[in-house]
Amino acid sequence: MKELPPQYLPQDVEKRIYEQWMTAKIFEASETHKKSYTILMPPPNVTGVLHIGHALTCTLEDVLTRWKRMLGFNALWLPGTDHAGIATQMVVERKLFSEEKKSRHDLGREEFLKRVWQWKEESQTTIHSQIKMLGSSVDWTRLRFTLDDQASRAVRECFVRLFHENLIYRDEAMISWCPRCRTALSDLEVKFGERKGKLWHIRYALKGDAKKFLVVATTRPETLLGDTAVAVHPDDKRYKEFHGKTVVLPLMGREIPVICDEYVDKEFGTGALKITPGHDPNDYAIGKKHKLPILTLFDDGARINEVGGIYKGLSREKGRDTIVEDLKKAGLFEKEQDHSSNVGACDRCQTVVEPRVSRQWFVKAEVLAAPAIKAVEDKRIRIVPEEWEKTYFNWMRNIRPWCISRQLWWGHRIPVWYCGSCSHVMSATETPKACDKCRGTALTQDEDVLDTWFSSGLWPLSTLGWPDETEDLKRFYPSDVMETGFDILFFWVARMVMLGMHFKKEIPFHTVYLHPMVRDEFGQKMSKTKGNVKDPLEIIHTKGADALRFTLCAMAVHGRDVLLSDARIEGYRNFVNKLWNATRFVIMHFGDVTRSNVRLTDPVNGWILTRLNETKREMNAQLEQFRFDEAATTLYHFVWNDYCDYFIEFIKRKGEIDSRKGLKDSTALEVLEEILRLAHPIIPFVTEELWSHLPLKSDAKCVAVAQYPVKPLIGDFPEAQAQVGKMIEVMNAVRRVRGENNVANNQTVEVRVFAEEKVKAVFRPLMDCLADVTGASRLTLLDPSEELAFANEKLAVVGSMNIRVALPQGVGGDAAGDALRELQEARAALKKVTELLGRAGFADKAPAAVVLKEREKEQMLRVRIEQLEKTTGK
RNA sequence: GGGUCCAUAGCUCAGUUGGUUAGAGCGCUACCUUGACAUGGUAGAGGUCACAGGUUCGAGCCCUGUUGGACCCACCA
Repeated sequence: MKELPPQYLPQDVEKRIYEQWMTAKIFEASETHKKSYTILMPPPNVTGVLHIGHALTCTLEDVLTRWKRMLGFNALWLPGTDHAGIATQMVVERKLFSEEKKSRHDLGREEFLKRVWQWKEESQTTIHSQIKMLGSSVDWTRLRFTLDDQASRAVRECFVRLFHENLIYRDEAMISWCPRCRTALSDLEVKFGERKGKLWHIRYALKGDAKKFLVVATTRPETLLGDTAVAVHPDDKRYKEFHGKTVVLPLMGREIPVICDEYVDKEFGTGALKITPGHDPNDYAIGKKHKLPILTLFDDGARINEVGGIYKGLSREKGRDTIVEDLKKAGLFEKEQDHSSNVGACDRCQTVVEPRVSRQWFVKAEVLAAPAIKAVEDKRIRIVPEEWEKTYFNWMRNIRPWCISRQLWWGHRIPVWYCGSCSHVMSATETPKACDKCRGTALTQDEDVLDTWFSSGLWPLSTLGWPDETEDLKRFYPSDVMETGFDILFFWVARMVMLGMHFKKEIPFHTVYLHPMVRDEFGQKMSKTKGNVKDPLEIIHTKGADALRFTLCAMAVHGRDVLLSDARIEGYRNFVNKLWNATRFVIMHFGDVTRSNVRLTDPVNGWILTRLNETKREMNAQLEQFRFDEAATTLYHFVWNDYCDYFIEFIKRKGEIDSRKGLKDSTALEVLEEILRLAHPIIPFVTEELWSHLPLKSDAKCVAVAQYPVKPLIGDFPEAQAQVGKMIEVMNAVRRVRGENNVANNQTVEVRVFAEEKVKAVFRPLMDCLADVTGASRLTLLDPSEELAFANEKLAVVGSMNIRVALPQGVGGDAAGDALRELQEARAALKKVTELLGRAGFADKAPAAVVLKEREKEQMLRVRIEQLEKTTGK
């Protein structure tokens, strides 16, 4: 047997172990005779490296996968990456600019895309190695990418079908435009935030009477260049005389009508609203209603175009300043007020978005939403934690058209062609040779690409081979659990449900488990600018992947953020080390035990086996409910408190260890083996390494494919459990007395246990052990009637028995005083219980068990008080 | 404006359907180089469960309100 070092050194172990698993091909979901269990990894973006949130996802999904694999499922955890349209294009553009001072247009579409593919390869390699470092048991043979051939085929198929079902359409509409990314965005990609600004009051003179004007209040004076009306509330008395009149647009001289619309809030600003249908969603609606002209004032980069006359070429910001100045000069400026309002910004680059009318492709999401809502209502899809269902419904029921076209280069090209001769629009999975209508061959493909979430939304289908009816699709669709963060519930989960329901007529997964966000120890969101990011790799390097994984599990509480602190990780690193050393100890003494030999005559054995069974039951139930935190805690307590602190300490006593070794008692070993199995899904590396040193290993070479403990090893032994439970209580009581009186460990005491015969019988088989663990030179079992003679010794009360401890000469204090104090306390407690029991209705309304307990308590207190009165004489 | 969630020990958090003395980790104090482990052991201190009412024999848990926080959704100039 190889000697284990006294400390677990993860660096020496992890890489080797992962390679072992790969060589043994245990991650491949190839055991098709078994029932399958499927998790599709939410594909990380190929924008760079993984962060701690990915580590959480990987850990939780790996725990589930490993657990189910050990339970005998054909477990598939399918890995992949996401091309992440805007995000990746942005990263590469930025890199290109900083390194070569070039824009993507300098390179051209083809060359630029080549660079992005290069970046993707590098980034993907990094990501894969990080996934491995975490110990993820993914099936690498099924690796996928949202822009690979299979995914592209699925995307085109999906688009074409929706197009022909009229669920995808092209329309001119008001959309959010990012002037930096120069693309349209969906509603979800715009994040609103309070921004400080001003409310400018501007005079719009009445046509024909320059002395009369309407004062308009606006937060965006620069858009006045595109105004096509001014609106007032029809009931607003102040503006009655303007109804039906025309005003002159300041600086431009254009004449625009004053219209009445109830949308206008009389209380806000001046009650007069300038209407810019081209650059404000509300104004657009009013403009449509009143059939106003729609002027587009800004170009793709949000610079003022020819509509703005002399202001052409100015940016939005510069335009605003210039226009305010000019208004002041022209005497058309009334005043300005501080005012903050909600402004939308690009989710990716934080640039303020420009609402803009443009021609884009949309999905009729409200049609797709209906079956997706129903699936969750019917609980065919279960969302965990359940609270998120409300959020899901709320969004789904108010869903709006989904803008899917992006004016980018990196992504799935929209499979739509326009005929140069007859303007026919057609959509097809393969590039058409000629126009369906006029047979003309001058076809041009749509320049735009699809929203990255369009392909992600197909992930459950495309990864398994759809649109082909592949074996994998039959076998693994729907998947079991979709494990991801709640921040992409709408972006991703909702879309997968919609598309899955539409194309497969079946749910894409049975359960959605939404994990919490990872924050720093103060609850702050991690961000590079704040400098509080925790790099998972650094943690793995310094403390080991298992410590990180255990921490993430232990903190994955439902409905709260994960607050990650170094102290916590260190604590769990210590736990891993504890397990390591417990194994060392067991191997050191029982390493040559090769046959199962559990002596059930020893209550300590029965006790630990019973506790083990409880632990198994709890952990399986907790994992079933995605309570990773509870499963981790259950394991932690069993290993540290029960197995190490008590079991090993009990058998470590002089004599006992030799006797066990002599008898080749296998209990310690067998319980340890079960511990390694139980722990493996959470801390795979250390358990696999330790497993290889065990002499027994009944059923598998790798713990990764050993059976997960479900059934009792031998059985439950309630009697032994009760015996040892009592012994632990006595032990703790004596230790407390020793501790409180500062009795050194090497000093012995005398312990007397006063109890009824029934209780005494419980202790007889444990006398030696109890004497040892309490540090007693003499341990005696006595009748309660004999206690009076020892009234001057220290007392501890445990359940229905009293324990007296005779301290060594020269230590300890005033036993009589203690007794008096206890008497007073007992009297007070008795009063309370009697009161409770006396209260009318208590016995009728309270459960019988509670009443019984209270009665018992009362009785015990009475007896105790009587004893104390005797000993103290009061 | 609508919605969701949270407030428990110095810190970060558990506490399942109301039921003995409200728990854990870290931190803190004292003692222990005990032959698996000082990344260890033993003991200890520390809580008006945010506040105010209510329901109940009984409330950290249920109800109402207040205060303080977090987040999501929403086009109010």
